[in-house]
Amino acid sequence: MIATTSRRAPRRDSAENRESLLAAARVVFNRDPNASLETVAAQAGLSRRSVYGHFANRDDLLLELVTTGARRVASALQSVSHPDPLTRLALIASKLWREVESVRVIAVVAVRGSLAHHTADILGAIRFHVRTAISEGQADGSMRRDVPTERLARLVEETALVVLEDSTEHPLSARDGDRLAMLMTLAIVGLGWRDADAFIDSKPELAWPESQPNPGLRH
Amino acid sequence: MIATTSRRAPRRDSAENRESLLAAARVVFNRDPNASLETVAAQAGLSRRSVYGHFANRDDLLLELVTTGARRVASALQSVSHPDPLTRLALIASKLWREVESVRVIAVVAVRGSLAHHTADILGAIRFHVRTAISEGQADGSMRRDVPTERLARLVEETALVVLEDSTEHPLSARDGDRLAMLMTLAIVGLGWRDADAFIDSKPELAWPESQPNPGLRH
DNA sequence: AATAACTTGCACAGTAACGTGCAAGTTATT
DNA sequence: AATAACTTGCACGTTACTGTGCAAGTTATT
Repeated sequence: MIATTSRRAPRRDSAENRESLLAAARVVFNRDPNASLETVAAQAGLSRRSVYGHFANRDDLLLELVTTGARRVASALQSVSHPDPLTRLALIASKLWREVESVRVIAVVAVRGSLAHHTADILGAIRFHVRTAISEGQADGSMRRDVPTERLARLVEETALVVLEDSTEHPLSARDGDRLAMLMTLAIVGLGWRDADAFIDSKPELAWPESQPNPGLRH
Repeated sequence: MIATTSRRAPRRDSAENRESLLAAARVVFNRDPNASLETVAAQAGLSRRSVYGHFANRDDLLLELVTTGARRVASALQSVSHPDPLTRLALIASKLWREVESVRVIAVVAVRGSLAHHTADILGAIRFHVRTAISEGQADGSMRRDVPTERLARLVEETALVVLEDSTEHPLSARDGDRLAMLMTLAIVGLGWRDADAFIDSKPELAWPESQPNPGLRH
């Protein structure tokens, strides 16, 4: 609780416990989005009762978790910029993967569940970003024109989630996941697979970071 | 209930009511998979109590619904056969769309929810069918080789669901949905969009039925 | 018309959560 | 060391369902 009219400052560990609860929720809800607060509290090493000392209710906790996560993703993706729409879209896909990878399940819930509306608000700018890229790509002929922009944009978004979901059940190295996210995005917007692979390999911006300092990678 | 040791035959309307309940469940659960039995019974024009006269419990009802649906789909898709793996895959996508279109939400639940294992059993043969087509396609060079067969197969399956989900929120004519399902499938397995469109248009098997008897179709 | 086969409404027990009030404890801060 | 700021355990009320027993209906079948 925030003490508004008292003489003494709030205890430091209160804020820490609050963070513990959020961290615990991130872990637990990422395993099972319907887990009870009992489970979350246990993971945080606290009692269920004390959850209510930090959050009004379950929804409030989830809301905060999703909000901060979505903001983090939004600001990360917002920074992507590149003159070529195809590259830009691939960069967005790649960065999305890297940001969300460790919170896949919650991300899916945030976008699909009852907070979808709220999440959509936060991600609104990104959505616009994606739509702009697709629209430009359709205009310059680098992306498919046989599906309307809006629908294509949604399919691109959903496909990103599919890669996330599949990789949850069938793990993938971060690097492979990153590439798969780009490949599937390019596939949906219309590139043939050879073109997509060549495209990614031709753009240094799309290369996996590790390989720069260490070019002689085995396997 | 089935009377095993009685003198008189079961009333005819019992079977009818059972069907009503299944039909109601199909409608209601397709709107909200978590709807209560109260809602289902109301839709069927019966009382909640009488549901238990036909089904042991909620799960039992859902199980029967999903089982018969999955069997229907399985037998429909099983009949698809074509020497060319790409055409075969497109045909499967198309037929899947047509079979599932009106039961999209339940289909998604059946595949993703707690009955996933059970559904997977029924659809096992289809899954194998899809994997075979993809494997052949990869071998003959018509499908992408940069993603392992198993993963590509799952992505194809998931993509089919994405089209179903998107069309639930943003309706599509049956014809457009059918084509979109094929296009997205072909995209995932590696075709560029122009190739995919040309491919579909070049194969009479993949044409929309209506246009055959009535070639002069406006708009 | 008799009656078995169904349906219904109601009451009740069960479940698995959520959210709260309170008294007693613990701990960081001053 | 005093004390406000937290945490805890427990009891309790609430919600929204599922599933059952039973007595009193209604209806298809014979």
